[in-house]
Amino acid sequence: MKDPIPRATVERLPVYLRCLDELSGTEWVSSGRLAAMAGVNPAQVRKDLSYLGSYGVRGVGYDIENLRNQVERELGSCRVAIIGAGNLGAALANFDGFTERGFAIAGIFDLDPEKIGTRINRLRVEPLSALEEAIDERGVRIGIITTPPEAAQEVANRLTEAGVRSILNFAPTILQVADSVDVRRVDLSTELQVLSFYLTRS
Amino acid sequence: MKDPIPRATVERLPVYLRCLDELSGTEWVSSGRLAAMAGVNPAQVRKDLSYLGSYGVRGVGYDIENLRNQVERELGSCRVAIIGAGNLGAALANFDGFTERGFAIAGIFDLDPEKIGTRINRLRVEPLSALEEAIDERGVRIGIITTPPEAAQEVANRLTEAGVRSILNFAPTILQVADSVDVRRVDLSTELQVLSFYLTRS
DNA sequence: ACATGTGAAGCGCTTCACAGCG
DNA sequence: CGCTGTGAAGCGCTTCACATGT
Repeated sequence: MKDPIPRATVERLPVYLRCLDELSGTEWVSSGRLAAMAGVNPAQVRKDLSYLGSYGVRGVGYDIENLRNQVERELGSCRVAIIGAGNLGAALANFDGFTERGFAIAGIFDLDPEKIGTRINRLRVEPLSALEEAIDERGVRIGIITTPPEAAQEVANRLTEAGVRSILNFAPTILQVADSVDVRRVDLSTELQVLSFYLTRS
Repeated sequence: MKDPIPRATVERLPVYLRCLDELSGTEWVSSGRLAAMAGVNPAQVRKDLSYLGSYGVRGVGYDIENLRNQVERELGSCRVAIIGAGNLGAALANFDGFTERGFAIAGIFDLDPEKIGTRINRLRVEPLSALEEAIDERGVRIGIITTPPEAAQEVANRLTEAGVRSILNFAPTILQVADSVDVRRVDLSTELQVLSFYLTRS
């Protein structure tokens, strides 16, 4: 299959990667096992993995090491900048999961003079005015917005202007960006509200 | 329409609520306007809102105040507990968005003796051993896990045992729970990986 | 005139069922 | 015999197009 990988599949690949993390000691895994861990249908797993090419062995399953490499290669990785050195920005900068997945945090930026110069996980907090230069010089390709909501749109504009095409937005606001920019929103209270909805009717 | 509201619609309702937040000063909003803000199709907005009953006025649009009340009532709200008082737990406890949406943080818990007793946004960090009693006495219905990945499954077990049926999991691990428990996962590096995937092919 | 509400068509994803292969 | 790979069926969501209401 050399056709484009469905969006839904792309969103499951990181989940499979997490499951593979927890399968140390074994060499092979079947679609059934992986499906049980990820909470999906076995046929789904097989179809998803078939988009990467055919790496399974019939009658046996998938070579874990090989599979991990394939999935990681497909997802790729790159340099990111965090804008907003508040609680959430600090949490992200301290989060080892990024480095484990091959992402490098190229810088963390803030407006607050009291925060500038302090260190978070070996990174020095830099002034927001240094953002554009850093993006350019360090090859940043993804911006992570963890500012208060009032500042988020302005930061998104600056990121776009500086050539960043992918934004992960944690600020509780809806960003307006050009079509060429890919924004993923993580709204902490959105997730809570969806849980809450299903709570009242089951 | 009194049929069950589609899952996809439920996940968009919080988005519409965010958009309504930004429409102060006006009294009416059309499906077209709301759609542009939320980044979806106008027909989608109308169909979504029609599941709440018919609150639009033909030729005019939707009464913003009325619409907000309807959506909020549909989504509901309740008491939550945060388990893990690290960077991310603190960020969530400090996040005003929860209170704005009617969620009350009933407690924040940790194992670390150095953290227990400290204050985060007026909440005293409590020992993990007090979790079950607090859930029971304070009527906690949703648990938010912000522990390291190794501790997450154990915490999920204790939450389930204590009667919690909804879990928001920020720990980078896949939880195994009974079918009766609703888990939503927010994996920070998952989101980055999806962005990264589309970066390499467009 | 203008915007909602909705049957019906369109589209993509999920699941089934089984052929294919080790 | 067991598990993968995949065409085809099934299913739910999105979008269209227009009737409906003010």
